[in-house]
Amino acid sequence: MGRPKSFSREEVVEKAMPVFWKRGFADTTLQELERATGVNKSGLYTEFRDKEDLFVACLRHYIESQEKRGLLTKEPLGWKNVEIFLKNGPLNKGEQQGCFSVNSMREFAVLPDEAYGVVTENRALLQHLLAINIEAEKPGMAVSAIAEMVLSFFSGLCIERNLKSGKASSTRKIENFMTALRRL
Amino acid sequence: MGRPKSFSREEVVEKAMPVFWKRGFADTTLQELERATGVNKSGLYTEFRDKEDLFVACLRHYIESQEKRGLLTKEPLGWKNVEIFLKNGPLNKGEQQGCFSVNSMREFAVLPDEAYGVVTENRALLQHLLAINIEAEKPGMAVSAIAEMVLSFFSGLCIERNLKSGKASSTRKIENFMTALRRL
DNA sequence: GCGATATTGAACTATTCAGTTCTTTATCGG
DNA sequence: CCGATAAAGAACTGAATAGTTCAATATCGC
Repeated sequence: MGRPKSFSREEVVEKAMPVFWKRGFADTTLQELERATGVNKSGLYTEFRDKEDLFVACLRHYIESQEKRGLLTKEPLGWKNVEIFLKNGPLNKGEQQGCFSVNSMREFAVLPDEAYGVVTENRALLQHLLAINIEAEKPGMAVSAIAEMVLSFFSGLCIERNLKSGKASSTRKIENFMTALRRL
Repeated sequence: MGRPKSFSREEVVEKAMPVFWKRGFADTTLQELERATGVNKSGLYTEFRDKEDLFVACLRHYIESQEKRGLLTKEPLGWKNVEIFLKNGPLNKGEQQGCFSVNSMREFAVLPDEAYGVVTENRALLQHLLAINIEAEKPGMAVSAIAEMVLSFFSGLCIERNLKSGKASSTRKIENFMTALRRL
Protein backbone atom coordinates (compact mmCIF):
# COMPACT_ATOMS: atom_id res chain seq x y z
CA MET A 1 0.00 0.00 0.00
CA GLY A 2 1.14 3.49 -0.73
CA ARG A 3 -0.23 6.90 -0.08
CA PRO A 4 -4.02 7.07 -0.45
CA LYS A 5 -5.28 9.71 -2.84
CA SER A 6 -6.94 12.75 -1.44
CA PHE A 7 -9.83 12.93 -3.88
CA SER A 8 -12.34 10.60 -5.42
CA ARG A 9 -13.22 10.41 -9.06
CA GLU A 10 -16.76 11.44 -8.27
CA GLU A 11 -15.70 14.50 -6.29
CA VAL A 12 -13.65 15.72 -9.22
CA VAL A 13 -16.46 15.19 -11.68
CA GLU A 14 -18.91 17.02 -9.45
CA LYS A 15 -16.64 20.03 -9.14
CA ALA A 16 -15.58 20.10 -12.78
CA MET A 17 -19.12 19.91 -14.11
CA PRO A 18 -20.18 23.49 -13.31
CA VAL A 19 -17.12 24.79 -15.15
CA PHE A 20 -17.85 22.89 -18.34
CA TRP A 21 -21.50 23.74 -17.92
CA LYS A 22 -20.84 27.44 -17.81
CA ARG A 23 -17.96 27.83 -20.21
CA GLY A 24 -18.43 24.89 -22.56
CA PHE A 25 -15.72 22.44 -23.55
CA ALA A 26 -13.52 24.47 -25.87
CA ASP A 27 -13.25 27.48 -23.64
CA THR A 28 -12.60 25.63 -20.40
CA THR A 29 -8.90 25.45 -19.61
CA LEU A 30 -7.06 22.86 -17.55
CA GLN A 31 -6.13 25.69 -15.22
CA GLU A 32 -9.77 26.39 -14.46
CA LEU A 33 -10.38 22.70 -13.92
CA GLU A 34 -7.46 22.48 -11.51
CA ARG A 35 -8.74 25.45 -9.57
CA ALA A 36 -12.33 24.24 -9.46
CA THR A 37 -11.51 20.69 -8.45
CA GLY A 38 -8.55 21.43 -6.22
CA VAL A 39 -6.68 18.66 -8.02
CA ASN A 40 -3.71 19.46 -10.18
CA LYS A 41 -2.93 18.23 -13.63
CA SER A 42 -1.06 15.11 -12.73
CA GLY A 43 -3.90 14.09 -10.47
CA LEU A 44 -6.48 14.75 -13.15
CA TYR A 45 -4.49 12.83 -15.74
CA THR A 46 -4.11 9.75 -13.57
CA GLU A 47 -7.87 9.65 -13.23
CA PHE A 48 -8.94 10.74 -16.73
CA ARG A 49 -7.41 10.04 -20.11
CA ASP A 50 -7.72 13.64 -21.26
CA LYS A 51 -9.96 16.69 -21.15
CA GLU A 52 -12.51 15.01 -23.37
CA ASP A 53 -12.71 12.04 -21.07
CA LEU A 54 -13.35 14.27 -18.08
CA PHE A 55 -15.99 16.18 -20.00
CA VAL A 56 -17.89 13.05 -20.92
CA ALA A 57 -17.67 11.87 -17.31
CA CYS A 58 -19.22 15.18 -16.23
CA LEU A 59 -21.97 14.88 -18.80
CA ARG A 60 -22.78 11.36 -17.67
CA HIS A 61 -22.76 12.45 -14.05
CA TYR A 62 -25.11 15.31 -14.83
CA ILE A 63 -27.58 13.06 -16.57
CA GLU A 64 -27.51 10.50 -13.79
CA SER A 65 -28.10 13.14 -11.16
CA GLN A 66 -31.01 14.51 -13.17
CA GLU A 67 -32.49 11.05 -13.51
CA LYS A 68 -32.22 10.57 -9.77
CA ARG A 69 -34.50 13.54 -9.24
CA GLY A 70 -37.26 11.45 -10.75
CA LEU A 71 -39.06 14.51 -12.02
CA LEU A 72 -41.27 12.66 -14.48
CA THR A 73 -41.94 9.50 -12.52
CA LYS A 74 -43.95 10.75 -9.56
CA GLU A 75 -47.45 9.31 -9.24
CA PRO A 76 -49.95 10.16 -10.45
CA LEU A 77 -48.53 10.50 -13.95
CA GLY A 78 -49.98 13.35 -15.95
CA TRP A 79 -49.79 17.01 -16.96
CA LYS A 80 -48.73 18.07 -13.50
CA ASN A 81 -45.51 16.10 -13.86
CA VAL A 82 -44.87 17.66 -17.25
CA GLU A 83 -45.36 21.11 -15.77
CA ILE A 84 -42.98 20.38 -12.90
CA PHE A 85 -40.45 19.03 -15.37
CA LEU A 86 -40.57 22.22 -17.42
CA LYS A 87 -40.41 24.43 -14.35
CA ASN A 88 -37.74 22.60 -12.38
CA GLY A 89 -35.84 20.66 -15.01
CA PRO A 90 -33.67 23.58 -16.12
CA LEU A 91 -31.54 24.40 -13.10
CA ASN A 92 -30.96 27.79 -11.61
CA LYS A 93 -28.05 27.27 -9.24
CA GLY A 94 -25.58 30.08 -9.66
CA GLU A 95 -23.30 29.24 -12.56
CA GLN A 96 -25.40 26.25 -13.47
CA GLN A 97 -28.12 27.67 -15.66
CA GLY A 98 -30.42 25.65 -17.85
CA CYS A 99 -29.44 22.14 -18.82
CA PHE A 100 -25.87 20.94 -19.28
CA SER A 101 -27.01 18.39 -21.81
CA VAL A 102 -28.86 20.92 -23.96
CA ASN A 103 -25.94 23.33 -23.71
CA SER A 104 -23.63 20.65 -25.01
CA MET A 105 -25.68 20.22 -28.14
CA ARG A 106 -24.25 23.42 -29.49
CA GLU A 107 -20.74 22.07 -29.23
CA PHE A 108 -20.95 18.70 -30.93
CA ALA A 109 -18.49 19.87 -33.59
CA VAL A 110 -15.75 19.99 -30.95
CA LEU A 111 -16.91 17.22 -28.63
CA PRO A 112 -15.96 13.54 -28.78
CA ASP A 113 -18.51 11.40 -30.61
CA GLU A 114 -19.34 9.73 -27.34
CA ALA A 115 -20.94 12.96 -26.12
CA TYR A 116 -23.39 12.84 -28.98
CA GLY A 117 -24.45 9.37 -27.97
CA VAL A 118 -24.89 10.29 -24.33
CA VAL A 119 -27.04 13.30 -25.16
CA THR A 120 -29.28 11.55 -27.66
CA GLU A 121 -29.75 8.61 -25.34
CA ASN A 122 -30.80 10.98 -22.59
CA ARG A 123 -33.23 12.71 -24.91
CA ALA A 124 -34.77 9.40 -25.88
CA LEU A 125 -35.32 8.61 -22.22
CA LEU A 126 -36.87 12.02 -21.56
CA GLN A 127 -39.14 11.60 -24.54
CA HIS A 128 -40.28 8.24 -23.20
CA LEU A 129 -40.94 9.61 -19.72
CA LEU A 130 -42.87 12.53 -21.18
CA ALA A 131 -44.87 10.11 -23.29
CA ILE A 132 -46.05 7.95 -20.38
CA ASN A 133 -47.16 11.05 -18.52
CA ILE A 134 -49.03 12.37 -21.53
CA GLU A 135 -50.54 8.97 -22.20
CA ALA A 136 -52.10 9.07 -18.75
CA GLU A 137 -54.12 12.10 -19.81
CA LYS A 138 -55.56 10.41 -22.91
CA PRO A 139 -55.25 13.44 -25.18
CA GLY A 140 -56.73 13.63 -28.67
CA MET A 141 -53.39 14.14 -30.43
CA ALA A 142 -50.79 11.38 -30.80
CA VAL A 143 -48.88 10.98 -27.54
CA SER A 144 -45.40 10.81 -29.08
CA ALA A 145 -46.15 13.91 -31.14
CA ILE A 146 -46.95 15.86 -28.01
CA ALA A 147 -43.91 14.47 -26.23
CA GLU A 148 -41.49 15.63 -28.90
CA MET A 149 -43.13 19.04 -28.93
CA VAL A 150 -42.63 19.34 -25.19
CA LEU A 151 -39.00 18.33 -25.53
CA SER A 152 -38.38 21.03 -28.12
CA PHE A 153 -40.04 23.62 -25.92
CA PHE A 154 -37.93 22.42 -23.01
CA SER A 155 -34.77 22.77 -25.09
CA GLY A 156 -35.78 26.31 -25.93
CA LEU A 157 -36.34 27.20 -22.29
CA CYS A 158 -32.91 25.81 -21.49
CA ILE A 159 -30.92 27.95 -23.86
CA GLU A 160 -32.96 30.97 -23.01
CA ARG A 161 -31.51 30.66 -19.52
CA ASN A 162 -28.39 32.14 -21.04
CA LEU A 163 -30.28 35.42 -21.28
CA LYS A 164 -30.74 37.60 -18.26
CA SER A 165 -34.52 37.31 -18.25
CA GLY A 166 -36.22 36.79 -14.93
CA LYS A 167 -37.72 33.63 -13.55
CA ALA A 168 -41.21 35.13 -13.68
CA SER A 169 -41.23 35.30 -17.47
CA SER A 170 -40.17 31.67 -17.70
CA THR A 171 -42.89 30.53 -15.30
CA ARG A 172 -45.53 32.47 -17.18
CA LYS A 173 -44.42 30.95 -20.46
CA ILE A 174 -44.60 27.44 -19.05
CA GLU A 175 -48.06 27.94 -17.63
CA ASN A 176 -49.36 29.23 -20.94
CA PHE A 177 -47.75 26.34 -22.74
CA MET A 178 -49.41 23.92 -20.34
CA THR A 179 -52.77 25.52 -21.05
CA ALA A 180 -52.21 24.83 -24.73
CA LEU A 181 -51.17 21.24 -24.04
CA ARG A 182 -54.19 20.45 -21.93
CA ARG A 183 -56.43 21.32 -24.85
CA LEU A 184 -54.85 18.69 -27.07
CA MET B 1 -4.10 55.69 -55.69
CA GLY B 2 -2.42 52.41 -54.98
CA ARG B 3 -3.33 48.83 -55.50
CA PRO B 4 -7.05 48.18 -55.08
CA LYS B 5 -8.00 45.49 -52.63
CA SER B 6 -9.28 42.24 -53.97
CA PHE B 7 -12.05 41.69 -51.43
CA SER B 8 -14.86 43.67 -49.88
CA ARG B 9 -15.75 43.78 -46.22
CA GLU B 10 -19.09 42.21 -46.97
CA GLU B 11 -17.60 39.31 -48.92
CA VAL B 12 -15.37 38.47 -45.99
CA VAL B 13 -18.23 38.61 -43.51
CA GLU B 14 -20.36 36.40 -45.71
CA LYS B 15 -17.68 33.76 -45.98
CA ALA B 16 -16.61 33.92 -42.35
CA MET B 17 -20.15 33.59 -41.00
CA PRO B 18 -20.64 29.88 -41.78
CA VAL B 19 -17.43 29.07 -39.93
CA PHE B 20 -18.45 30.87 -36.75
CA TRP B 21 -21.91 29.47 -37.16
CA LYS B 22 -20.72 25.92 -37.24
CA ARG B 23 -17.81 25.98 -34.83
CA GLY B 24 -18.71 28.86 -32.54
CA PHE B 25 -16.39 31.69 -31.54
CA ALA B 26 -13.94 30.02 -29.19
CA ASP B 27 -13.20 27.08 -31.44
CA THR B 28 -12.83 29.00 -34.69
CA THR B 29 -9.19 29.71 -35.50
CA LEU B 30 -7.76 32.52 -37.58
CA GLN B 31 -6.42 29.85 -39.89
CA GLU B 32 -9.92 28.60 -40.62
CA LEU B 33 -11.08 32.15 -41.20
CA GLU B 34 -8.23 32.76 -43.64
CA ARG B 35 -9.03 29.61 -45.53
CA ALA B 36 -12.77 30.25 -45.63
CA THR B 37 -12.50 33.87 -46.69
CA GLY B 38 -9.47 33.55 -48.95
CA VAL B 39 -8.04 36.60 -47.20
CA ASN B 40 -4.97 36.27 -45.04
CA LYS B 41 -4.40 37.66 -41.61
CA SER B 42 -2.99 41.00 -42.60
CA GLY B 43 -5.98 41.55 -44.81
CA LEU B 44 -8.43 40.55 -42.11
CA TYR B 45 -6.75 42.79 -39.58
CA THR B 46 -6.84 45.86 -41.80
CA GLU B 47 -10.57 45.38 -42.10
CA PHE B 48 -11.46 44.19 -38.57
CA ARG B 49 -10.05 45.16 -35.20
CA ASP B 50 -9.82 41.57 -33.99
CA LYS B 51 -11.57 38.21 -34.05
CA GLU B 52 -14.36 39.52 -31.82
CA ASP B 53 -14.99 42.40 -34.17
CA LEU B 54 -15.29 40.05 -37.12
CA PHE B 55 -17.60 37.79 -35.16
CA VAL B 56 -19.96 40.62 -34.27
CA ALA B 57 -19.93 41.77 -37.89
CA CYS B 58 -20.96 38.27 -38.93
CA LEU B 59 -23.72 38.17 -36.34
CA ARG B 60 -25.05 41.53 -37.51
CA HIS B 61 -24.86 40.41 -41.11
CA TYR B 62 -26.76 37.24 -40.29
CA ILE B 63 -29.54 39.12 -38.55
CA GLU B 64 -29.85 41.66 -41.35
CA SER B 65 -30.05 38.93 -43.95
CA GLN B 66 -32.72 37.16 -41.93
CA GLU B 67 -34.69 40.37 -41.60
CA LYS B 68 -34.50 40.86 -45.35
CA ARG B 69 -36.32 37.56 -45.86
CA GLY B 70 -39.37 39.25 -44.35
CA LEU B 71 -40.67 35.94 -43.04
CA LEU B 72 -43.13 37.47 -40.59
CA THR B 73 -44.26 40.49 -42.56
CA LYS B 74 -46.08 38.95 -45.52
CA GLU B 75 -49.75 39.85 -45.84
CA PRO B 76 -52.11 38.63 -44.63
CA LEU B 77 -50.66 38.52 -41.11
CA GLY B 78 -51.67 35.47 -39.10
CA TRP B 79 -50.92 31.90 -38.09
CA LYS B 80 -49.70 30.99 -41.56
CA ASN B 81 -46.81 33.42 -41.19
CA VAL B 82 -45.94 32.00 -37.80
CA GLU B 83 -45.91 28.51 -39.28
CA ILE B 84 -43.67 29.58 -42.15
CA PHE B 85 -41.37 31.29 -39.71
CA LEU B 86 -41.00 28.13 -37.63
CA LYS B 87 -40.52 25.97 -40.70
CA ASN B 88 -38.15 28.15 -42.68
CA GLY B 89 -36.56 30.37 -40.06
CA PRO B 90 -33.98 27.82 -38.94
CA LEU B 91 -31.74 27.29 -41.95
CA ASN B 92 -30.65 24.01 -43.42
CA LYS B 93 -27.85 24.94 -45.79
CA GLY B 94 -24.98 22.54 -45.36
CA GLU B 95 -22.86 23.75 -42.48
CA GLN B 96 -25.40 26.39 -41.60
CA GLN B 97 -27.86 24.59 -39.40
CA GLY B 98 -30.45 26.27 -37.22
CA CYS B 99 -30.01 29.89 -36.25
CA PHE B 100 -26.66 31.60 -35.81
CA SER B 101 -28.18 33.96 -33.28
CA VAL B 102 -29.63 31.21 -31.12
CA ASN B 103 -26.39 29.26 -31.37
CA SER B 104 -24.50 32.27 -30.08
CA MET B 105 -26.59 32.38 -26.93
CA ARG B 106 -24.69 29.41 -25.58
CA GLU B 107 -21.44 31.32 -25.86
CA PHE B 108 -22.15 34.61 -24.17
CA ALA B 109 -19.55 33.82 -21.51
CA VAL B 110 -16.83 34.12 -24.16
CA LEU B 111 -18.38 36.67 -26.50
CA PRO B 112 -17.99 40.46 -26.38
CA ASP B 113 -20.83 42.20 -24.56
CA GLU B 114 -21.90 43.69 -27.85
CA ALA B 115 -23.00 40.26 -29.03
CA TYR B 116 -25.44 40.02 -26.15
CA GLY B 117 -27.01 43.30 -27.17
CA VAL B 118 -27.30 42.30 -30.82
CA VAL B 119 -28.97 39.00 -29.96
CA THR B 120 -31.45 40.41 -27.45
CA GLU B 121 -32.36 43.24 -29.79
CA ASN B 122 -33.04 40.71 -32.52
CA ARG B 123 -35.17 38.64 -30.18
CA ALA B 124 -37.20 41.69 -29.22
CA LEU B 125 -37.87 42.37 -32.87
CA LEU B 126 -38.90 38.78 -33.51
CA GLN B 127 -41.19 38.87 -30.53
CA HIS B 128 -42.83 42.00 -31.88
CA LEU B 129 -43.29 40.54 -35.36
CA LEU B 130 -44.75 37.38 -33.89
CA ALA B 131 -47.11 39.47 -31.79
CA ILE B 132 -48.58 41.40 -34.69
CA ASN B 133 -49.22 38.17 -36.55
CA ILE B 134 -50.86 36.59 -33.53
CA GLU B 135 -52.87 39.74 -32.86
CA ALA B 136 -54.40 39.39 -36.31
CA GLU B 137 -55.94 36.09 -35.25
CA LYS B 138 -57.60 37.54 -32.14
CA PRO B 139 -56.84 34.59 -29.87
CA GLY B 140 -58.26 34.20 -26.39
CA MET B 141 -54.91 34.18 -24.62
CA ALA B 142 -52.76 37.32 -24.25
CA VAL B 143 -50.93 38.02 -27.50
CA SER B 144 -47.52 38.70 -25.98
CA ALA B 145 -47.79 35.53 -23.91
CA ILE B 146 -48.28 33.48 -27.03
CA ALA B 147 -45.49 35.30 -28.82
CA GLU B 148 -42.92 34.52 -26.15
CA MET B 149 -44.02 30.92 -26.11
CA VAL B 150 -43.49 30.69 -29.85
CA LEU B 151 -40.06 32.23 -29.53
CA SER B 152 -39.04 29.66 -26.94
CA PHE B 153 -40.27 26.85 -29.13
CA PHE B 154 -38.38 28.34 -32.05
CA SER B 155 -35.20 28.48 -29.97
CA GLY B 156 -35.65 24.83 -29.12
CA LEU B 157 -36.08 23.88 -32.78
CA CYS B 158 -32.90 25.77 -33.58
CA ILE B 159 -30.60 23.93 -31.22
CA GLU B 160 -32.18 20.64 -32.06
CA ARG B 161 -30.79 21.18 -35.54
CA ASN B 162 -27.48 20.19 -34.03
CA LEU B 163 -28.85 16.67 -33.80
CA LYS B 164 -29.00 14.44 -36.83
CA SER B 165 -32.76 14.17 -36.81
CA GLY B 166 -34.53 14.38 -40.13
CA LYS B 167 -36.47 17.28 -41.51
CA ALA B 168 -39.68 15.30 -41.36
CA SER B 169 -39.70 15.11 -37.58
CA SER B 170 -39.20 18.86 -37.35
CA THR B 171 -42.05 19.56 -39.75
CA ARG B 172 -44.37 17.26 -37.87
CA LYS B 173 -43.52 18.92 -34.58
CA ILE B 174 -44.21 22.36 -35.99
CA GLU B 175 -47.55 21.35 -37.41
CA ASN B 176 -48.64 19.90 -34.11
CA PHE B 177 -47.49 22.99 -32.31
CA MET B 178 -49.50 25.14 -34.70
CA THR B 179 -52.57 23.04 -33.99
CA ALA B 180 -52.14 23.80 -30.32
CA LEU B 181 -51.65 27.51 -31.00
CA ARG B 182 -54.75 27.84 -33.10
CA ARG B 183 -56.83 26.64 -30.19
CA LEU B 184 -55.68 29.48 -27.98
C1' DG C 1 10.46 4.13 12.30
C1' DC C 2 11.47 1.89 7.84
C1' DG C 3 10.91 0.48 3.27
C1' DA C 4 7.67 0.01 -0.35
C1' DT C 5 4.41 2.33 -3.02
C1' DA C 6 1.53 5.66 -4.87
C1' DT C 7 0.21 10.56 -4.98
C1' DT C 8 1.37 15.18 -5.59
C1' DG C 9 3.41 19.35 -7.19
C1' DA C 10 6.18 21.77 -10.07
C1' DA C 11 9.02 22.28 -13.85
C1' DC C 12 9.08 21.24 -18.63
C1' DT C 13 7.63 20.54 -23.76
C1' DA C 14 5.71 21.10 -27.96
C1' DT C 15 2.02 23.07 -30.19
C1' DT C 16 -1.25 26.34 -31.28
C1' DC C 17 -3.20 30.61 -31.09
C1' DA C 18 -4.26 35.73 -31.84
C1' DG C 19 -2.10 39.45 -33.26
C1' DT C 20 2.14 42.29 -35.37
C1' DT C 21 5.62 43.69 -38.48
C1' DC C 22 8.04 44.04 -42.45
C1' DT C 23 9.21 42.82 -47.13
C1' DT C 24 7.44 41.95 -51.60
C1' DT C 25 4.36 42.76 -55.13
C1' DA C 26 0.60 44.67 -57.71
C1' DT C 27 -1.93 48.63 -59.42
C1' DC C 28 -2.80 53.30 -60.12
C1' DG C 29 -2.15 58.29 -61.93
C1' DG C 30 0.70 60.93 -64.65
C1' DC D 1 7.47 53.71 -67.85
C1' DC D 2 7.96 55.59 -63.24
C1' DG D 3 7.12 56.86 -58.64
C1' DA D 4 3.68 56.81 -55.15
C1' DT D 5 0.63 54.04 -52.71
C1' DA D 6 -1.61 50.35 -50.79
C1' DA D 7 -2.51 45.41 -50.47
C1' DA D 8 -0.74 40.76 -49.91
C1' DG D 9 2.27 37.28 -48.10
C1' DA D 10 5.23 35.43 -44.99
C1' DA D 11 7.99 35.43 -41.16
C1' DC D 12 7.84 36.56 -36.45
C1' DT D 13 6.21 37.22 -31.35
C1' DG D 14 4.56 36.30 -26.99
C1' DA D 15 1.21 34.21 -24.50
C1' DA D 16 -1.56 30.31 -23.50
C1' DT D 17 -2.66 25.65 -24.14
C1' DA D 18 -3.02 20.40 -23.41
C1' DG D 19 -0.38 17.04 -22.01
C1' DT D 20 4.27 14.78 -19.88
C1' DT D 21 7.94 13.77 -16.78
C1' DC D 22 10.19 13.34 -12.64
C1' DA D 23 11.68 14.43 -8.15
C1' DA D 24 9.72 15.30 -3.62
C1' DT D 25 6.54 13.76 -0.33
C1' DA D 26 3.00 11.48 2.27
C1' DT D 27 0.93 7.22 3.93
C1' DC D 28 0.56 2.43 4.54
C1' DG D 29 1.79 -2.36 6.49
C1' DC D 30 4.96 -4.26 9.24
